Amino acid sequence: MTDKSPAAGKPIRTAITSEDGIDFALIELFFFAYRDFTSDPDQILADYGFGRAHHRVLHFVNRRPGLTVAELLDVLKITKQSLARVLKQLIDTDHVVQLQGPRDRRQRELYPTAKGRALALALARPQSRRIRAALEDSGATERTLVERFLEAMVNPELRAQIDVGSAKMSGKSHGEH
Amino acid sequence: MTDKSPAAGKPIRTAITSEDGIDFALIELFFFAYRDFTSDPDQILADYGFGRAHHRVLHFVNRRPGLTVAELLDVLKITKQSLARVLKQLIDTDHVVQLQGPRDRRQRELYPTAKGRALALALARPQSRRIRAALEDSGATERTLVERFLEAMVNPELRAQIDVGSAKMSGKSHGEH
DNA sequence: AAATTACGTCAATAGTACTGACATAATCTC
DNA sequence: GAGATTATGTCAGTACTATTGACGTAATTT
Repeated sequence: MTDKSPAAGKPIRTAITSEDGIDFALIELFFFAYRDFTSDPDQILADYGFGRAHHRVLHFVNRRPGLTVAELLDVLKITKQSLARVLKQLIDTDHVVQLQGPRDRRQRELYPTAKGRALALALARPQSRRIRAALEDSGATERTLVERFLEAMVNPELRAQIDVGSAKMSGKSHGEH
Repeated sequence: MTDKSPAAGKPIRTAITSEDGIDFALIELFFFAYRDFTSDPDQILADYGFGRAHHRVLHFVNRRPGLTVAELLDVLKITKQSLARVLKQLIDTDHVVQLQGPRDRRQRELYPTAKGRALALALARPQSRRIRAALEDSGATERTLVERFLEAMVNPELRAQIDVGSAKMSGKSHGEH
């Protein structure tokens, strides 16, 4: 099982480089950066028996209170079944509450409770700290450039979902879609 | 099941903002950006019956040919058992070969085959394209700043694993750890 | 000779995701 | 009002990635 099996190809001993103009350095950095970025909240979540999926739901429910289930599914790009368990747990533990939609009574508007708001903040705090430190360490306080870069990394069709202004979630979230 | 259950907290109707100086905009952008960044290779991988784990292994085996299993585990920060299945599949499908370590015959040096190299390139191509486009779209071709920012996002202890120079993987990888 | 190391493997479990199907209530359309 | 559609919830089954713990084997080190 060690050496090559009969039909195995020959080993390539040279490292892949920036041949074909492929930016391996940034690809790798993005991987490492995201891994560590998510590791901070992961540790806190473990204390609650929650995972990353809970974090994401909690985040968006706090960012856009009154979100409907359908809107949340659209933002997260997951299926109803994937959301179900996670959302149920957040409701059962009193982090999120559902209210019947005022216009359409079939809809369930999702709101954080004080408990849910507190947890969302606790999860975001180390992430924000890491971002701030990284912005400072990377020389200029060029927040704008980093923001524009990350935004440009997102699929164009999906940029609409993003609230870049960091606090303009009127109309767009529980508006008529 | 709709409205509030007995002990449920009251809904908070205001969106979480940049209170406490938390950078929600960048937190969200990082999430969206990484999601779309990984979606490109995910589609290709599906054709092979592979997942993201296969991609990561393939990537690092191509970036540092001759990596041992232990080194790979250290870079990926996963357990031996998680790696086992994925690595076995890559070997069985002739994307990766194992050679007995020359100095230490217990070690298994991992090398890509031509097939494995080709797949690694195919997976990296759309990611690199997305990065290049994002750099261009974000105004200046400030690759350096983005690179420094991402690097600063990584835990300091782990920055050693990263080859920022994009092609200086001598000594560092299969050296004495 | 004994301890340690590198690797492989088995068993059991968890978290997140998927597809497909079906049920209910509310709204919209004709 | 009847029928279609929509929003949500739920059930069953599956897949992928990850975990911990235990054990075995071969090679190296002490």
